[in-house]
Amino acid sequence: MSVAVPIRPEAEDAREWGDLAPSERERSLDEAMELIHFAFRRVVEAPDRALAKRGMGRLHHRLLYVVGKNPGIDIGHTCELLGITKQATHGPLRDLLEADLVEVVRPAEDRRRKTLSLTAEGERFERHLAALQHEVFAEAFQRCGADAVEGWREVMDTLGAGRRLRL
Amino acid sequence: MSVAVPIRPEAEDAREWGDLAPSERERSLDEAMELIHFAFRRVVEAPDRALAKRGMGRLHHRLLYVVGKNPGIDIGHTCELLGITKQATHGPLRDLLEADLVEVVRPAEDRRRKTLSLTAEGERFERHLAALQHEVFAEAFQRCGADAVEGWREVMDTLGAGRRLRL
DNA sequence: CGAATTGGGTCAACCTGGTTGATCTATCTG
DNA sequence: CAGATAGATCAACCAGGTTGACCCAATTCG
Repeated sequence: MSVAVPIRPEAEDAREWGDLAPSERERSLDEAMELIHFAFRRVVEAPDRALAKRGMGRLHHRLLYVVGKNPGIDIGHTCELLGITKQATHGPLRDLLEADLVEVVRPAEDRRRKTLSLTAEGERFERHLAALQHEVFAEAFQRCGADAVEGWREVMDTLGAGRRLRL
Repeated sequence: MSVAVPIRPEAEDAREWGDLAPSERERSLDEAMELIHFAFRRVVEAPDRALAKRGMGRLHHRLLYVVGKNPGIDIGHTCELLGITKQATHGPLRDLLEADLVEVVRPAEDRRRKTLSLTAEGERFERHLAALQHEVFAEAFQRCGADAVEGWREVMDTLGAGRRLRL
């Protein structure tokens, strides 16, 4: 079961996004801004509450995330990935160490460095936070279907210019 | 020029989003989080720089935006839409008044209230900031095509649960 | 070997974008 | 007139940053 669909439709059926009337286009772009704003807020809502219960904030979460994705990363690279200074990282990192969510080891090859990884408990907590966000995404993805999700992903990746939180 | 494309493929070809293997699914959802994070950052980057030149921040922008979209809105409703207290609004709002970007009028019907609207200059500045964001969106939208954009919009709207910045 | 560099820790001062809470004024409404 | 409402303002506090300076230990380079 299939149907003929024009590839790269030109002329009448086109209606590529850029073909909107100027005012319609403006509205559409303003709306895009709101969409991304509220979607982002909604997605960080639940983890924020879970973190607050432990007296932690979003930065702790970001640390757990990049350390989880890059086990053995050192402190300098962590700051680099997060795009913040070592002074800003220091406090939250200390909290995570004290809470036994992150482990640090001085590698024998270069004992100036400190490499970070999640403890079992840290892994558990990180997965819990992730699950809270995943719920929101998963529900939306389910509702919208695979095609919409593929489009979403493509646009988001283009918007973010392919940046990632891995080394 | 056209190609045969399956319509609502069922069974083998289905691959609805939920059908991914568990680990693949986790990765995919983590990735979604990064996508939205970096996309959001990229989109506010240019306006942030433009605002900084005037000694202003994101809150000034948000104020300009909601006042622009809701001319004649009063201060209380503005706080409500922004989801912040009047104390937080006060400073930036004063900056905007002093910079002659926002106008205030005490309406005759209820002279306790203060209704806000953009001056010509404020409108100009707001449109300038919007244009900076629009560039990013417009380029991505152009690159991804109308179908992807439609999917993007659908997913974003579902994620944000339909919230909007209008009264 | 000694000197420079690198990774990291820490202190201080400062900023934005918020918060809660209290108090004050003017104005409107019952 | 009494009470509610819209707003302004003061104070103290917090998170999540910043820049800059300085120190230490370990490594690397000439």
